Amino acid sequence: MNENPLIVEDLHRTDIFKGLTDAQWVQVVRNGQHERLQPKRTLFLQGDPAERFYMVNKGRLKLFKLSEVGKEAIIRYIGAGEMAAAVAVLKGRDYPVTAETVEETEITSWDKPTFLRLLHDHPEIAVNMLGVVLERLDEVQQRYLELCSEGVEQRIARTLLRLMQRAGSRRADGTLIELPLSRQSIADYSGTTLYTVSRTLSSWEKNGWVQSGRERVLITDPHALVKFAEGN
Amino acid sequence: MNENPLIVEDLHRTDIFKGLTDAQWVQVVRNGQHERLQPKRTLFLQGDPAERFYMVNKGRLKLFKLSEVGKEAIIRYIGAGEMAAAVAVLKGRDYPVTAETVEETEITSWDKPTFLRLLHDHPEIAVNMLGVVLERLDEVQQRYLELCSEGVEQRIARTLLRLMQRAGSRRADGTLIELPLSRQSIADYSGTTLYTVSRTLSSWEKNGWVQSGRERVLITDPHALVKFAEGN
DNA sequence: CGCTCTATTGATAAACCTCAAATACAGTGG
DNA sequence: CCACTGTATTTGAGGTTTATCAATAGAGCG
Repeated sequence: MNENPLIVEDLHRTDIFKGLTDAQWVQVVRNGQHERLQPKRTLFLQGDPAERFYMVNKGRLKLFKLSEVGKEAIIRYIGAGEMAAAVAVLKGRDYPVTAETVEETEITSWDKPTFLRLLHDHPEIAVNMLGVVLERLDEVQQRYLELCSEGVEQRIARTLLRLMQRAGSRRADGTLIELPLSRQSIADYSGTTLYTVSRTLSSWEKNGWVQSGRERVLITDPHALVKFAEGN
Repeated sequence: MNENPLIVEDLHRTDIFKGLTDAQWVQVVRNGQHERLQPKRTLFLQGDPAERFYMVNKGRLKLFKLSEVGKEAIIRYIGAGEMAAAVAVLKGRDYPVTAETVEETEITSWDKPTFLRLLHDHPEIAVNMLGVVLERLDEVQQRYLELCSEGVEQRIARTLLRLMQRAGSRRADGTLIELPLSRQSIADYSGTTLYTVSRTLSSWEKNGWVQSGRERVLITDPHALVKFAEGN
């Protein structure tokens, strides 16, 4: 599986490894380990010692944190070309989040010493990673502000718009979020409960803004949602 | 002011520039611009185009975001050796936060092309910055979780403990947070209102956990606060 | 067709915010 | 040293938002 040329090609377009020559790139991939995972598989668990650095090749991971009392906060969904577990590997910590596949997912991973060596041999990787991490920081800070200052329904609107942007596919009747997306997941992403999400979606369905079903959301009027998210 | 050896020495101990030789370091500092700012001075404003990359040499900056409706969310306080505006400079964006001094503060700053050149000439800076940013990301994610899953009083306790760790100085009667710290600021850091903070501090004062006054908090029983923060 | 997981909806309660008014505190200038 | 002024803080009352609990309905799967 290591020699699969399709994988190499896909990965080469990622932000993290851009700037490497083809030869360097092949070398990097040879050092990694490739795996295909079924949906709902846990990749690593918050609190476990960090063993590997991960990159998604295909599919999608859910990164979330669990509180003491069992409440889940979804940090982000990551897709092809995105990385996970950087802080753990680089700062020698336990994994600060849990990673779980939401669909069939192909990943590449490197063990700690290997990845550190790659980073040392190819300093541009660090610069690339810095850019990615800075953007993530910015996004989390933005969501932190929203959580502080906005009402629940507004946050749910923003959640749907974010997921639409990251995992939406255009249809005749709107944009479908291509993830198995329960009310509970939307709640965990928005900082609320599944009940409130359910009520809100019901109401929006009456307005003709969305159409939703079991683990499925179709956004039929994104413009209305945007207007709502930006304060009615 | 550029040649002030004290400044050079202070900066040399920072995470960001560690690993540079003395000669390289002097070169880096020569490229920067040094300033001393009075309290409550705005350094840059959320939404402004990014002009410079900043590092605190002495004193402290408050980084916060403002919502549409004027609510303030404090992202962090940064002190000596810490940086600000990285995402803006590296990703060519507007400043995503506002930075304001909370006391008399000395800063060093570099304009965009200069800093990018430094980064190119000294790849270890990128690795160092990556480590710093990853830790910040981790912290914001943790606070995001807390905001989702914990009650207000618990979050206020965590806020005081964080500020104590970052800006506390030991006294005979406890640990004083050495910042002009209003109820409003504590609220902006905890994601609540000044009224709730006031009531909470009053109650803790009765318990003998803290002593507080105008823009001033002294923590007399940190252990009790920790126990409370971790769920009563 | 029955089992399990997800979603809906109503009723209730709790947590927390908002508003208002009073009080305390730190400077400042006489 | 004291009155004065502008903030910061305290505290109460009341209201809103949103969580919680309970019960029912629907969807997908074997």
